[in-house]
Amino acid sequence: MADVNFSQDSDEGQPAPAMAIPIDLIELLFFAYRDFTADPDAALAEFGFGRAHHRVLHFVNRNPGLRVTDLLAILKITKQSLARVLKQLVEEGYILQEPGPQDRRERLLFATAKGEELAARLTDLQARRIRRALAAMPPESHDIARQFLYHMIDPDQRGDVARLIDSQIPTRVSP
Amino acid sequence: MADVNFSQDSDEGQPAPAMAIPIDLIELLFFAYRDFTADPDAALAEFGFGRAHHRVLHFVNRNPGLRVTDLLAILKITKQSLARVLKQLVEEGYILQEPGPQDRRERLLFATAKGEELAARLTDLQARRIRRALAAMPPESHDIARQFLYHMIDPDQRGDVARLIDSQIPTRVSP
DNA sequence: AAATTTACGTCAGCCATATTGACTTATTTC
DNA sequence: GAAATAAGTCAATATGGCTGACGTAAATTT
Repeated sequence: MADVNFSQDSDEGQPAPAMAIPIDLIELLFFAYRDFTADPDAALAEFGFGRAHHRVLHFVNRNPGLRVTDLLAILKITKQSLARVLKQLVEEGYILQEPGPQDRRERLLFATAKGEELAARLTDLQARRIRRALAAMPPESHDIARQFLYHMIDPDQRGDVARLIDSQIPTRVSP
Repeated sequence: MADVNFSQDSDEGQPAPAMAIPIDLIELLFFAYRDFTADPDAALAEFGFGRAHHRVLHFVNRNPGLRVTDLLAILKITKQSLARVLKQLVEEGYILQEPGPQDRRERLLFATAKGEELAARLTDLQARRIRRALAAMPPESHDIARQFLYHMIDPDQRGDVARLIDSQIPTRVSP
């Protein structure tokens, strides 16, 4: 990765442009996400897992050594909600926990080989869909799509997300 | 609307391009959608409604006279799941049902003034976010973002979605 | 005219994912 | 030693999905 290159990171304080209501994008975002999640959902069902498991496994796999706190900040769910799903992934051998070497209160999370394999399979499903979409469009589209989605994120969250996607370990998400 | 102009509608049968795994877009889609839904979710909580109510109200408001069957095809949920939220929206005066003039088995759905008002408020929240994102980008971005999201949709669903977004009433979604 | 199909609604029960609030343990920091 | 932090846990609850079965009215087909 490392070429994330998000331009124009501050778009606050600009006068609201006179622009028609982008109903098309509102609705397309719904439909795109509906179908984007459908493929992995179907695959996960074979394992008795759901979308919540996918999200946890994905981010742990992408960011080995992630802490529980970081995961909570990424997913924006409560500790109790995460607990059940994470416990299942650990019990079934998809994720490993080990105490932090500096701070032994921490339980760093790692995907096992089995976890990596499942994560790769799910990522592949979503990657195929994205590649197919980009293949039907001009070459600069990847970059514009990336910028658009990036700017859809809450301004105060963008830094964390950019750092996460740039994905050097260890990943710490600011509190 | 009416200028939807989705180019290159068939992207099947092309050789899979040798493209790196677009992890950035996979993750950005998650974060963008996470924050995109957060604003309306917060507003809906005041009314005791959830995301499911939002979706129903949105599409009924945008497509007056929508049938229950159409809504099921759009949302891809079961009749029983829809029933609960729809019933609440009707009981609390956000949506009206009336029998179809041609086919009296149908119960056509309409947003009431109260429903229109809430839908407009929620749409505004999402529109603001999208406008802010587009404002930080080159002018052709709207079109590219639209095309990207459109091509993320299942190929066999795109026709229905294009028709829906073009939004002439009455809207019939193919079975 | 009868049979079938369609549109819609509903009952009952279940599951997954999320919530709040309270409390515990281990460890680090002040 | 006290306070803060990281993580885990118990209990109760809400929401939004699901399956399966069944009923009713109206339209369509035979």
